[in-house]
Amino acid sequence: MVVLSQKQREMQARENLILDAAQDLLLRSGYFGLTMDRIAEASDCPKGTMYQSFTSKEDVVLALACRSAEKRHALMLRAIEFRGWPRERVIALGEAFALFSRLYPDDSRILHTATGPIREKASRERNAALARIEGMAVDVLLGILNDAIDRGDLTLGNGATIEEMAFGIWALVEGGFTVIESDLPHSAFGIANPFSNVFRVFNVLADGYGWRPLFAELDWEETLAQVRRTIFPQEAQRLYGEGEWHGDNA
Amino acid sequence: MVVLSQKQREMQARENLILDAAQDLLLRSGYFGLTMDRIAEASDCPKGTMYQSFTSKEDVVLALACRSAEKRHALMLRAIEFRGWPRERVIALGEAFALFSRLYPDDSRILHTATGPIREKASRERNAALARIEGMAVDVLLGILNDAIDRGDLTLGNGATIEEMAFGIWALVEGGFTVIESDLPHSAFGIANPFSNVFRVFNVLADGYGWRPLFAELDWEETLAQVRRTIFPQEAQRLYGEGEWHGDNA
DNA sequence: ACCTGAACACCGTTCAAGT
DNA sequence: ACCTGAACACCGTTCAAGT
Repeated sequence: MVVLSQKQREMQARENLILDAAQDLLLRSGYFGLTMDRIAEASDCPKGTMYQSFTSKEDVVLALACRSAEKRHALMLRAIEFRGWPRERVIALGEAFALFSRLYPDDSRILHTATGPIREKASRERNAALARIEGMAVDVLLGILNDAIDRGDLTLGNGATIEEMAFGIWALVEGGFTVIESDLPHSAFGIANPFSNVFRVFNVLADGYGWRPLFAELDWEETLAQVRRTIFPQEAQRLYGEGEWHGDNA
Repeated sequence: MVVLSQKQREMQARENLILDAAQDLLLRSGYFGLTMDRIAEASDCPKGTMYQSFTSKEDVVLALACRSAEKRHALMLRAIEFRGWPRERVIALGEAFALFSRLYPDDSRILHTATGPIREKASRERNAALARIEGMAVDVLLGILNDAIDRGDLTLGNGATIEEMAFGIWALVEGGFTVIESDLPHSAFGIANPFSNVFRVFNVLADGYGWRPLFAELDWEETLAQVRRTIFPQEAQRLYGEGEWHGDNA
């Protein structure tokens, strides 16, 4: 545990107040309705003082993204605690993403907002902090893949590497959820439930790599139900209600 | 061909001058260095007059994205002219993306810039225009998949649909190139050549769907070389030089 | 009726004055 | 030495004056 001085703790507390106010304003009135003046007023923090914690307005937004990314990461860390085949644990990881996206749409939106030119303007340190969290997420995935290799579930042939697989899975999930979020060509695909699509495509990909147990060798809907029951009981309850867990979402 | 009045043509010509100036400024000094004043000065267009063509600064940036997306789409349309198996034509499509990304890094950067909150502020019409271009790209992909079904190369089982496949491929490519562009976790994956990774993962996925000819049934590096030779001779020459086409990139 | 650039409103950031 | 909010600089957008 890192020991913080009285002053540092006060500063951190104020940072959180600022971020809370900023998040509220951002979600309520959009990025262009968010102003430093309004943040200052809503958080009762003097304008000038905000610049002791944040280098710019964009830095505040990226700090919000860090909080949201950490929230998502916490769900991921819970997900990989699932007891089962490594391939099942990847499914649990995907469910963490899906739950995050649907249970915390505000945080999803913030993550989506903190893209594009905004990053140019935020401080190098803040960008590094966000990159670190995303890097940890990749490490989690690499960990499961290594586990699958060690247990003999997965055998790499044809020059394939776990980095390639991690890249592919990451791209699929990231790209899939981007499409879902932006819902730009979302309708173009004529897809009813995009979440179950990521689930399905992942399974095809995993089968393509010969990752045991194959799709045909296990009841993956049951895996999903177990993940929801044992790892995310409250979240799943809140999202899907009672007894509606089957064949509905992924 | 749509007939335009003298005035409309003049207006379109001026719009292009504005966009040229804006693109130059955007690439030179970044999004936050781009100002309406500077665009006006560089394009010799009065400030007030710019607002006859564009509703806001963000609208200008999204218009730039439209031009870049059309440029990419033109490459895609050339790619699908490749004579061969549908699966080979998807490879050609991927090569179009890779060429675009590497041959026109400026346009790639613009497409990447036109994300996030910017879209909120741009006009509904401009957003629709960009969505239309992206939708056309999805249609191209769906066309190839339908072709594969018709020819019997691809048989959908287990409740799979071509929409699901298109979604998956799109997510993979979009997500993959986003990772490449943002190069945020790019290093986290420890990947030397991310382009060939998208190529490889696509092949695993296509194999997973049982899409003939399978990866083992054809020399796909040769397909890639043929695509470069017959469809993109000049572009490939410029990018890879003479005789460096093999096993290098995808 | 159309064009335009001077004026306006707004907002991010700073720093001189205050404690 | 630290804090702060008034002042500044800047920039997107508009509209009154001009043609």
